[in-house]
Amino acid sequence: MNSHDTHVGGPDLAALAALLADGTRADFCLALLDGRAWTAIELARHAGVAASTATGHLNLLVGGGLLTQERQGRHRYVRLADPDTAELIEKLASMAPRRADPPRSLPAANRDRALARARTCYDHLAGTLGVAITEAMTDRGMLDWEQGLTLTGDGTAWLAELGIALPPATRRPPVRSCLDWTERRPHLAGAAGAALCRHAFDAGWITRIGTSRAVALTDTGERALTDRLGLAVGTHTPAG
Amino acid sequence: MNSHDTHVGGPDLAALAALLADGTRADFCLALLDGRAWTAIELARHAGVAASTATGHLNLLVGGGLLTQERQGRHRYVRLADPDTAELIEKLASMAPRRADPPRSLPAANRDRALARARTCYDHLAGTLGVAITEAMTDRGMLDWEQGLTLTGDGTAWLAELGIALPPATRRPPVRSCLDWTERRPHLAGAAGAALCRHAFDAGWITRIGTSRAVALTDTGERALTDRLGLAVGTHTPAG
DNA sequence: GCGATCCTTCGGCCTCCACCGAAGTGTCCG
DNA sequence: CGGACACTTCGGTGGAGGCCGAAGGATCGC
Repeated sequence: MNSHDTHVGGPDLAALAALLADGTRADFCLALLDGRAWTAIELARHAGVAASTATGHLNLLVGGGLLTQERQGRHRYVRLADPDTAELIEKLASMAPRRADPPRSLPAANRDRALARARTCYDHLAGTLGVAITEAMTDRGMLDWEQGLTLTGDGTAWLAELGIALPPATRRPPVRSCLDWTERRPHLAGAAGAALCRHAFDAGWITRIGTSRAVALTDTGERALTDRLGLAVGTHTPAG
Repeated sequence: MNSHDTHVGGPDLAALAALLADGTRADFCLALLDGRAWTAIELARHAGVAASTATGHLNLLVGGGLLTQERQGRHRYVRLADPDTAELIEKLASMAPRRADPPRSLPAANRDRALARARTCYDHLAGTLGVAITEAMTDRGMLDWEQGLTLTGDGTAWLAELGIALPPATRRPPVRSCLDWTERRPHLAGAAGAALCRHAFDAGWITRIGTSRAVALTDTGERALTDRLGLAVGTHTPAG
């Protein structure tokens, strides 16, 4: 026996980490980081495992509180349990080593380029677009990074103009910085980031590309961002 | 084969999580969360494993970038690699399930009570004391939680009075909230939290209890906190 | 009702890895 | 120089857990 039981009542860090220490479960969580609900079979195919294997993993993840599920007919929908969980996975992803070298196919490369350009990160925007919006907001004095990330009066006003009212001080911070693992630069997350992303979908600024977590900036969106943020977005001619 | 290699170049979340998915390695990291350097044998005894086992674990943790080491004669000192790593472990600890029921010994209970009262959490103060200081600072308008945690002008001035100058905006936020896993309430972390903790040691407000991460509030410290924060600290008569 | 589809349970296989003790190296101290 | 101590390497053991396919529900659409 080793003396793990000396620390009874303390956090069982290993149990939580073990949930994410398997390649397949980690794949599931990274996929779910797009904030949407997936069915068991979608995840299984995505990770390349048998359905029975996926069932086992989902039971563990749901049991461990990382995912929540919802049954609809013969489908089992799962999603990340809450923003806190998404934050944990983001943090792990930002600190984790990269995978081995990329001897990749052309379609895969295209898919990845779309993903790097603009995508959802749980409930907010990431990728080049997410970073660009964040930096434009900073340049216009809507965000302040001096004393931790804060939303200025101008920022609150700008959001209000869009019809976005922030919820009153909950446990969740209104603005939070999230490290982008393709750009390696922070972008806007938290309640305000989520609200802004929701608005971007609702107003038709962005749309999903197929069923992936990648999003495309529409012409409407491009115009809106130019008008409202002075953002010159080169999304149609990727500079990479 | 499963298709983990479809995501070449993406973060290898599982590899990082696997480092923390073992009970012994998790024990090591939680112990190192006191911010100090431990020798291999101290950690081995703490976790109740053989020295050879500890060597293997430390190789993995150092190799994975979670710990840094320093050789001094026949000793191998290890510590957490950086504040980012400490933050990751804190986050995991705050979300992890508690261990099974506590059928504990009296000395262990005393040790835990001292730990709950006041301790270091990597480089800042936690426990009842850490939370109390944070709340007193909030009450006096030095901290603002409205738009994420920020240090107000009053807060900056108060720190300056103590001779604490914050480093100019680095990547590390000056103030950050850290969730306490005994109190379940946030306390002050980040650069300011670290500086305040350092000052508390230097000025003799607190001292280490033996070799643990628990600290005791000195009479000097109690007076200083009463004078400067209006804090009525009941540390000598624990109310629990 | 009848297939098709989604999911689950079960049994068996197989790999991975945490553990220890024994033996060896390097360092400190008397 | 010799003993004590900190650490490392190595081989062997045992348990945990990830994987699959086959078989059995449950649900949908026709």
